[in-house]
Amino acid sequence: MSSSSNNTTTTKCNKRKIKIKKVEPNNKCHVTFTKRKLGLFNKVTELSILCQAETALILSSQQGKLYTCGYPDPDAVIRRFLTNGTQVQRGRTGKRQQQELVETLRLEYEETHNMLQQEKKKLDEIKEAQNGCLDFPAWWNKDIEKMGLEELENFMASLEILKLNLVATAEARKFNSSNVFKL
Amino acid sequence: MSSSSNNTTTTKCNKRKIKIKKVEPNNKCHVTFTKRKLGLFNKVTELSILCQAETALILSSQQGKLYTCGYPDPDAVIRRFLTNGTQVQRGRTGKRQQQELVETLRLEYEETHNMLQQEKKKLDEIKEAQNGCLDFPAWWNKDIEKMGLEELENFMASLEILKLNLVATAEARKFNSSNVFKL
DNA sequence: AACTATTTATAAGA
DNA sequence: TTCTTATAAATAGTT
Repeated sequence: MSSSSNNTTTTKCNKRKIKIKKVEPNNKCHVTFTKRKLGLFNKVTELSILCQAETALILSSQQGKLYTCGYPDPDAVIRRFLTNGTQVQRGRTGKRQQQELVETLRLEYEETHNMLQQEKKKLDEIKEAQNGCLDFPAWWNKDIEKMGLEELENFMASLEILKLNLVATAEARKFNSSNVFKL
Repeated sequence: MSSSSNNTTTTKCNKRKIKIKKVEPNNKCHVTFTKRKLGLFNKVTELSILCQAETALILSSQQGKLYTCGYPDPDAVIRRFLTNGTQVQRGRTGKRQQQELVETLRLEYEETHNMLQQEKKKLDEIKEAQNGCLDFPAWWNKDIEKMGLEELENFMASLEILKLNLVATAEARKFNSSNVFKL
């Protein structure tokens, strides 16, 4: 391991080791790659066997590491591909497909962005509703419908206490005391 | 359409046409191949873009017809595979720019997606806090501190009405009526 | 690595 | 072939 200037600085001699994580931001991506690679390998092999097709799949990871699979013989398929490469039907490879792909990505991004805006809006609304306590939030109406009787009674008892506390708080404003009721 | 001896026999002149199906036993397999081929192409491309991996997939159908796909350049991956890890040659202009574009989009999308997840999480937390009405959400404590006296009194009046409504709701459970108080 | 809630793929039928 | 749909499989997020 050559300690580069990345983030793992072992440095000098007996300094404390301040290095635990390596590629954390990238880790998620790597996990995804691993999972999907396995999934793809399975699918490719399934197709071979189900349809008597010959297959070859080559993957190069972000780090440039090569993985391959295929059935029954990926090398044979690759050789055939190299031999009569002109007659090959290409899927999703040409510029046109790539453009479509880019467009898809773009749309996805846009959609996600819009959803993000909506979520933020909702969040703000809720926060606002909580601040403006005088306008009672509509939620309790619905929640009450769902409560059982016992639950309701408990809730009402809690409310009673809440009210008492409110009174106490109001009084405290005047007398600067702090008598607070608890369950 | 050359009427071969396969199974479509138009035959003579005015005989009834007794031919509808073509390659039924094999057809299913072919349909499967077609569907799965498309599915694989999509998955392969997805993996490429999601994980910045380079991919190449070659399929040879039962009939020996070749199909290939990959991103951004299957041939390059195959070349690398053949030379077992030497540097990939990729001098084509334009592709590089497009790759950068895709990369930018991908990063943006990812970032936005992450933010979206965070917002959703926050929202869920708040909603959850609202559902658990029996555990009084901590927010009102703080909000009460900020209220003016008059505000507090209004709030308490509101609470009184809320309580009445709760009672009414509870009663309604027993008598199926719906008397609800309003401000 | 294991779990699960969701999303996605796909086989069968129209 | 394309569309639909019920079911099966993949997988993202989480633990």
